[in-house]
Amino acid sequence: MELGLSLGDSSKDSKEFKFSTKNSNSEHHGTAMTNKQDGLVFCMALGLNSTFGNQESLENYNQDDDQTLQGSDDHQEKSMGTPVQLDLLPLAPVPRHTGSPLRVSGRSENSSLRQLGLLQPVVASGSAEEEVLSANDVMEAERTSSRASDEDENSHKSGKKLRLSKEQSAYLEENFKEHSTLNPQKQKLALAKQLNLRPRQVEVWFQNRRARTKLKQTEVDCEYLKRICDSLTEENRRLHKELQELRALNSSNPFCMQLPATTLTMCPSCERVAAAATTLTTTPATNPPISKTSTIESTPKVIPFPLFRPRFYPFFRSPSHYHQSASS
DNA sequence: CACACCAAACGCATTACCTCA
DNA sequence: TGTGAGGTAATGCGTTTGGTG
Repeated sequence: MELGLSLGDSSKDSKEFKFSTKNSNSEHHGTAMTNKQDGLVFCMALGLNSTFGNQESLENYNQDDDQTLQGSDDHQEKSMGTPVQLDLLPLAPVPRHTGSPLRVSGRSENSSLRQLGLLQPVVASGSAEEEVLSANDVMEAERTSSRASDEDENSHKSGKKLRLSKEQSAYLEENFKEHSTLNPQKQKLALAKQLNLRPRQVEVWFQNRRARTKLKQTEVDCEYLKRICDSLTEENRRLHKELQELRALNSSNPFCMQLPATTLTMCPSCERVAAAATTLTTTPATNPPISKTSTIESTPKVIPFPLFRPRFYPFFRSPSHYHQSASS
């Protein structure tokens, strides 16, 4: 199974890697894609009876992306145990930091006042810039802000919206690649200073950027789930057909279902010995694989789809083939 | 140590404006 | 030239988190 997904403009700076790894027990195919422009890493693997935690899969990433992957260690670890991983990661999140600031004017305080109707909503001029700064930073930021907004001021006052220049956006994007969250105050102030923006604008830009990332991720997830759903529907249809086959076989030749388990062979498609055929006829898709040395479990667990997905699917033969050959 | 309070930062929904087909 | 769609800066509000008394 191979999925093709695209995110953004694949013609620019984005890389797509298809990977296929094998070991003695399993085989994995998948796609890993990076988009350096967006600072996003999109990893996806569809395991055939395996998990994506497999390092081999990751090794096909370009070295350049190492940092990216390292940055998302947490996320990967979380996904290790799951058969399907679908990541769109804006690099390492910075833990929240609360400084010990000199408070200039608190946002929530103003919000409260606004709620109480004691303060007019902040106009877009940013006059009520709420930041927490060192004394020097405050002055510097204000100088910068006033400089920055000299020409913007009029447009803000007239209700016009500031459009960030390409250079400003690109620089913010660069920083977003490194950290999707602002290192409070320092980074925000530095960026604001360098870009001639108000700190609040930098903060808002990062918030909106995170929101866009999340939205894209959601879209990708939806697309992927849709495909999984289609695949499951198809699988379900196939299994129903098999079930009918087996029932027909069972009714026409009940003898073959009564053989001792020791004489039966393993069905490679579903990894159940033919002795389990009686169970198979009732719940073919939900029984867990039975190890070659284990006994048949009395209470089968339901295994999530990709874990239970039969191996060697493309070479699948009807279980009846194996069940019949077991009797010969 | 538990608790309440506060400030900062964040997420999310929404609005408002701009650009472009 | 008018218009609708899409993008995005900005706002408002609720929640979370960490510091402090």
